[in-house]
Amino acid sequence: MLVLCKMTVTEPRPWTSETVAADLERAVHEHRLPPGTKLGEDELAEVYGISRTIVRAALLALSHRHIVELKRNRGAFVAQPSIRDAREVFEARALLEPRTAHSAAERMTETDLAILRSNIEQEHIALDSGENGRALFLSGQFHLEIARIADQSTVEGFVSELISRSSLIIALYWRRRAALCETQAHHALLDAFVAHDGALAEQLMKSHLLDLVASLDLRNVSQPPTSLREALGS
Amino acid sequence: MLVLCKMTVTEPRPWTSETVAADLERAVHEHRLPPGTKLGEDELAEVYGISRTIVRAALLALSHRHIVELKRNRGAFVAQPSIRDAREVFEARALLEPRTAHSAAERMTETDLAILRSNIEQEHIALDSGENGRALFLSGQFHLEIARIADQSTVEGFVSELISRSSLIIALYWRRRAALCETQAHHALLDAFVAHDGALAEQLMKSHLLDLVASLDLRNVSQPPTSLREALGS
DNA sequence: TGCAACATGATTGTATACAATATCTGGAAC
DNA sequence: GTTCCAGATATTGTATACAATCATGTTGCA
Repeated sequence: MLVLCKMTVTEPRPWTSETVAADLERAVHEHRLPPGTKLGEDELAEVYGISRTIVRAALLALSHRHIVELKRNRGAFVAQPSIRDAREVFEARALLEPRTAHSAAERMTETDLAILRSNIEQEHIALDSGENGRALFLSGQFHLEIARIADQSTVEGFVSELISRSSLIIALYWRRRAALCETQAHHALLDAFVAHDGALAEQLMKSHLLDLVASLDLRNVSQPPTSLREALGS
Repeated sequence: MLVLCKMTVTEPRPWTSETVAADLERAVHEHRLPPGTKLGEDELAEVYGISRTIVRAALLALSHRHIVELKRNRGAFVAQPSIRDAREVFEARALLEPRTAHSAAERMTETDLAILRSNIEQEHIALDSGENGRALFLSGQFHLEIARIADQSTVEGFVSELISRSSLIIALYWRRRAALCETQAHHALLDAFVAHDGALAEQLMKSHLLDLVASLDLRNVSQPPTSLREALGS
């Protein structure tokens, strides 16, 4: 049985259900764990060097965020959002994020702007070096950072879940195989933030989300789930 | 040790973490379990006739919905939303529910209308017989039903959590001790639904939520938590 | 009497053992 | 060759045992 994946597991650090869940969620977000991947409890327990108890708690948490799907007596699998799910997720984002961007623009500080700039820069670097998974993750972090700056932790939690689910949706339904050309949209948003122009930021975010949905192919049926072995095997 | 509470536990039915969580959430929603109540694992395990394993899974699920707060090595407590939390929850509802009501009005069928009418009627009955907790629960169900009718399960999940948290907020910060005079608002919404008037429903929902916030006293400090025993005993 | 240190008890955190269920393999019958 | 069934194997579901941590109450000392 091969090593699962190149997670951030290095030395035996004190894993908790929260850190394990965060680690798995990041792996999903970066497309290192594709939709449909079986997440065996024993396998994960061995990878992290802990007992199944913690693993189960982590998987339970991820299932509540619709990142993994638990099938009774069958196990945990990385979720495979349906086309309907995909539409719902982006409709929910359209309800939350534009107004969040509006608030964020008004509350934006220099520190916040520096964080966003750094994020965009790192995303560029990742794209240039072909680390598409990392670029996608950073793109999500950009949106999440905006929710954080808006200083509404409740909405931030929802947006966080929606962003992770979006990553799964992109894995399944992304049409353009080329580079993620979202960086322009993020640049435009950044300009609006610099100007503290809430209305503009709101409008830009709305357009940005519409563009994202437009770049998906929500007519096809999903591709068959890849097996853990062939996806990660070397 | 006396019988814990008059929950829906009658015969030894096969409790799962989901049903236990739902049972507890309902008890919280109906104010049978006030904010701050300690939810001991052994105690709950004995009440439901199961082991702590299931109880822990249920408490974990509820903590993800911010219904209970887990304090490490201290135990689980019914959450006590801060004033800031209260504002955030209703701001999030203001983002989601008006548009949801709009969609619901357009999709509303006769069956849906019947369900909503029945809900209002039952709420009246509960109020008349002094079952305030049950009335509050039904009031929340009215809002949840609207999200369901809008046919957006993702948003419905968010709204469901927000409604439960609202119940906690009401328990802590409700100003008017008299009857919950929300039934007028619900009646008005129903009329808009009958007319399939999405714009009106959206506006009514917005006002309704504003009224709710206005009926809260978000300056006070919270009341001291009551014990599990005295709250539910007999 | 007041306070602090300590011992005791209770509760949660984690691991593991066992039971229940599903999946897989192999063979026999058609 | 295909299909169906049965045993074997693997994985998840649940309970329980033990360890770690916290709350409590007592005792000793100032």
